[in-house]
Amino acid sequence: MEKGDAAAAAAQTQPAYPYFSSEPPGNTNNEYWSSSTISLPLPETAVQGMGGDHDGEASREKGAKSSSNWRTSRKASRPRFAFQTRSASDVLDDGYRWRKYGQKAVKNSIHPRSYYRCTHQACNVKKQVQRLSEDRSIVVTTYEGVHNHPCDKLMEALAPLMKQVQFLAPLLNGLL
DNA sequence: CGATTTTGACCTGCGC
DNA sequence: GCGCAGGTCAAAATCG
Repeated sequence: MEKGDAAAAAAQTQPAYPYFSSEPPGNTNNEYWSSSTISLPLPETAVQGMGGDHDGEASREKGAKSSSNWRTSRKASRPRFAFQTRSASDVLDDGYRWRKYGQKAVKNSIHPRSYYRCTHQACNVKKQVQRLSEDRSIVVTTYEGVHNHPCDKLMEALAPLMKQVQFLAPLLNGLL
C-alpha cells in the first residue's frame, strides 16, 4: 500500500460537492459517461445517473471456490447513484471506511476500476471507483446501497459533544 | 499482530 | 454454445 492517506487528505482539502441522483430508468448502455458528459459546462462535478433497470450482480448466487456464502440478496434493486468528482485521489474521504476487494481493467478505459465495500459489519454497501480515460483528474464514484449505520467519522466528531450533552442534561433538567 | 491491499483465478450475464 | 466483459473471492503480501 502506498501512501493513500496523503492522497485522501488531498481529496479532503478539496470538497467537490457531489451531485447525486437516483438512477433514471431507460439508460442501459454501459457508456453512461460519454465524451459529451465531460464536456458539460459543469465546473467541477458532473453527474450521470446509472442505467440498468436490472442489477445483474446483486442477484447472483456466488458459487466460487466451493463456498456459496454469498448472501441471498433479493433482486430488489438497491439504490445506486454515480457522480463524478475532480480529485487527485481515487478514494474520496466520505467519512466511511472502505475496504478494497477487487480491481479490474475495463474495456473503454485504460485505467482500472476499483471495487470497495463498507467495512462495517452488516453493511453491504459497495462502491466502485473509476478514473476517466479522457481526463485523469475526473474520478467516477458509483455507490450502491445505503448505509445502515451512522458515519463513524461523524460519530467520532460528535463523541465529545455527546458527552457534553450527557453531562449537561441533568443540569438543564434542573433549570427547566 | 490485526486489518487492509494486491492480484490472479473464477463465476455469471449477455451478445453473437 | 462460446467468448467476452465485468464483478467477486480469497490467499498472499504489506502496512501501521
